[in-house]
Amino acid sequence: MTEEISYDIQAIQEKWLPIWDELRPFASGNPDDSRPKKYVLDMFPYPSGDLHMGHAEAYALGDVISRYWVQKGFNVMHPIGWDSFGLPAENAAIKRGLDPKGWTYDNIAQQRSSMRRYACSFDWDRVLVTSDPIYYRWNQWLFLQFYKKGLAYRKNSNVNWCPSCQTVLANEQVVQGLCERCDSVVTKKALTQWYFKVTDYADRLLDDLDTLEGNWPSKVLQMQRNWIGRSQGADVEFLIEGRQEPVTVFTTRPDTLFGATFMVVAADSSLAAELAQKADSETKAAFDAYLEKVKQSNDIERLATDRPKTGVFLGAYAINPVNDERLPIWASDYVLADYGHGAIMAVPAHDQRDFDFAKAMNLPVRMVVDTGEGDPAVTGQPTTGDGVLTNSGELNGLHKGEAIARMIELLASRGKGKAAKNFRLRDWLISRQRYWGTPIPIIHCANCGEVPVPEDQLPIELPSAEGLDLAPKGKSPLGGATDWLNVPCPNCGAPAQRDSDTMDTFVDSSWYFLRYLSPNSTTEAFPVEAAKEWAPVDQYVGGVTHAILHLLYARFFTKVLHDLGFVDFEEPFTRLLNQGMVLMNGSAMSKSRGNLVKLSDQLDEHGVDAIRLTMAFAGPPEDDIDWADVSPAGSAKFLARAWRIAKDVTSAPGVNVVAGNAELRKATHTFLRDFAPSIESFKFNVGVAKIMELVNALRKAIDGSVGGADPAVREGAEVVAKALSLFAPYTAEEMWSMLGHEPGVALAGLQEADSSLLVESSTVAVIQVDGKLRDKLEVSLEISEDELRELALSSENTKRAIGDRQIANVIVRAPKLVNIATK
RNA sequence: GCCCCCAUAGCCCAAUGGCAGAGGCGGGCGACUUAAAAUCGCUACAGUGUGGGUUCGAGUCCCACUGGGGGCACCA
Repeated sequence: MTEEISYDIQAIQEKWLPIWDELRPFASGNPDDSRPKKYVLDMFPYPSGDLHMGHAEAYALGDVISRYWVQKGFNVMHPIGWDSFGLPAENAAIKRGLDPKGWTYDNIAQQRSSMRRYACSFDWDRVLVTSDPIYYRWNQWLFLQFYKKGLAYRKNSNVNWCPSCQTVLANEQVVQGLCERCDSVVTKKALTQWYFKVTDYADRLLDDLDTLEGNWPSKVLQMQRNWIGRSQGADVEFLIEGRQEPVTVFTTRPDTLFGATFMVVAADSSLAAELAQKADSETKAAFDAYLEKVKQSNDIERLATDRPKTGVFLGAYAINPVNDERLPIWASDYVLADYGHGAIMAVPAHDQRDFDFAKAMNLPVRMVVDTGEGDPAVTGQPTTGDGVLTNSGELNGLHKGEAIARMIELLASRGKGKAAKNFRLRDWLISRQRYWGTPIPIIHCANCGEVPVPEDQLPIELPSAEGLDLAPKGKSPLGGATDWLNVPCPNCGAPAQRDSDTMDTFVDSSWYFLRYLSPNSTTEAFPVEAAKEWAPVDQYVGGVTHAILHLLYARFFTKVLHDLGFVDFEEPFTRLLNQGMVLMNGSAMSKSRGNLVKLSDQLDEHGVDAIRLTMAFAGPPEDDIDWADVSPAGSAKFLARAWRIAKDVTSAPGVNVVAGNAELRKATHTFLRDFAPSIESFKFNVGVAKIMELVNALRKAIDGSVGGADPAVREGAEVVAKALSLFAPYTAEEMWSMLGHEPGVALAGLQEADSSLLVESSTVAVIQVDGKLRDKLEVSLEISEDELRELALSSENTKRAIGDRQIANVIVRAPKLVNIATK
């Protein structure tokens, strides 16, 4: 009496985990390893709790890619770490009354254990945690390199301020005028803050996107281009009556200079304040009142596009450099202080905003480009398109493009202007007034000013949180750690203070992919020689949420490191895959929405493999997965079906497959031909479907006349086990073992298709009449066009379809198709 | 307002310009069973959002529209 064994995924999981721990199939650091190198990287998680469904998708897909290249015979580096500094840790710690450190490291331990259970193919010798001093020490070192190069600097300016988080935000962290983290309305505050000079790299960050075309999602490239936002135009100098220095304005339309009828300066700019200062007391009072109102308005109000134009006349005049006209100077909040020069020439006839302002303030509108749509002064519609210059002196008769070039020449020859470009991108504000981050390695000395901490004194470790008030109050909590704060100046020895701000956590993630090369090194940030071998990252996998911020900053760091001679490449991530989100019933999962699906529950219920398989099979990886639409139970059912195939194989390992059933062998080798391309083009769902197809064929063969003893059945079952190991490592390993092999199906390799098995002797030709299918004919592969044409025209079905119509044309694509077009 | 992406069966999704269906979910029928579950087998269901165009031939290319999603948004 034989006992029927059934598929028990939980037992299989328990069985293989310790064996894999021993086997370490994904270790990449052996110096004798002669396999070609490949670097596959998953975006590292934030340790905010245990892994969730989103992680499960991301790591399932990253694992398919990583395991695929291992199977292909590559030495794949697939490391993992934790992006463990940042506000959420701090806020959670404050809320629970815990040290952010304890909270963070508990979560890391939890996630690490979950990743092991989830069978992520990580190289556990390459692990980093950004809140470890051994890591953030190199943030500080990099900061000092940037500082030496003039790429890290401090300035006082109006910064984005989150009144709830009580910290400054980078432009990139302000979404629709709201704080990215807490959705509070962001306000402005004048503060002295540290910046990285990312604008120095704006051109390269934009232009080099072209080199990623085809390897990054076009959506991400577009978002990056959009964000950098380069505008080409000209800087034009205007003299100001009663002022020594001319004022420069940036314009993309120098061709319309003759149509300028006023000038506008940003209300919150120093120029506006200066001009108001010189004006009569009434004007000054009006300006002060206006400025007060502007300062009180927040980003939400500023961003409203249908907002009426407001402003005050400053009592001053600018002189148009091409016709010496006097242009009244106004202050308004529709001009931004930190873009261009904070001042514009207003051409209401050809700019909607200037037109709206002119209308509101009753200022003149003068058409200088005739677009054929009528005079804006009459129609009330500014015209922004191409046309012929008019009212523009020597530019008259030229088209827009010619006129722009001509005007730039003209201005340049008179020393009144030059071609110029501007970027939407601003410098990266990196200071944060929070505790849980990398301390900025600068000491402020009354005598010496800013003094960089000598490199041999790094790291500047965070003081213990004990006794510090971490609650946000607008000043860094580190300022309260007086023992830590007060140090002698490294230069002169006088009493001095450490900088008490910490770095934006995006600094941590801007170079971590290099740190994996030597995550525990105490002598260097990363090994320059090893970076030449492994980097850049061949395949990066992560969420589209990081399409702008993280990727832009990592690209910036890479270019700086390139210029400093540390790396020999300029782009960090050669290929990028953005996976979608996991939704539930159409929306993002959240506790408050009540649609949270717990990953651990899913794993308990269906098993790791079924969840991983479901993630891969749900659809194209970049699409969102609605968990309500997919069937982890179905995946589990399929895995059991695959498992039973292995159980039903009765031939011995190593049996000669050549004698096996030809039809089944053909199915197996067709699979081998088609599987790899679907994985390499990220069509994981299609790859899984093909495995299902092969399993179906095997089932049919075993239950039918072929039988489980046929060598072709073994061949097919082994191929299934190996292919399935990308998606369902436990089931695959169990199958591999049942098939009589030693553990390590992940390293077994997937053979190439035997093309001799795929040769067809005949094929089915499709006969169409006027594009519609009318007949199918079995024909030889070598059939000539003429033969096939004859066969098609003599077919009864074809004749019937043609009826009494006349044949106009016969298209023959031997041996596959004939299309008969009738009149 | 500007830019980008998407639309195939009840549902999730396949389909080098050449037979609309690979795979799955759900449904129906059958085999096995005393019965059920599990398993195995069979099966129905759309002419590809709408309207034009290019082509011998369009789900696929082009144009417009509708619907959905995303990015940017007073950036001169």
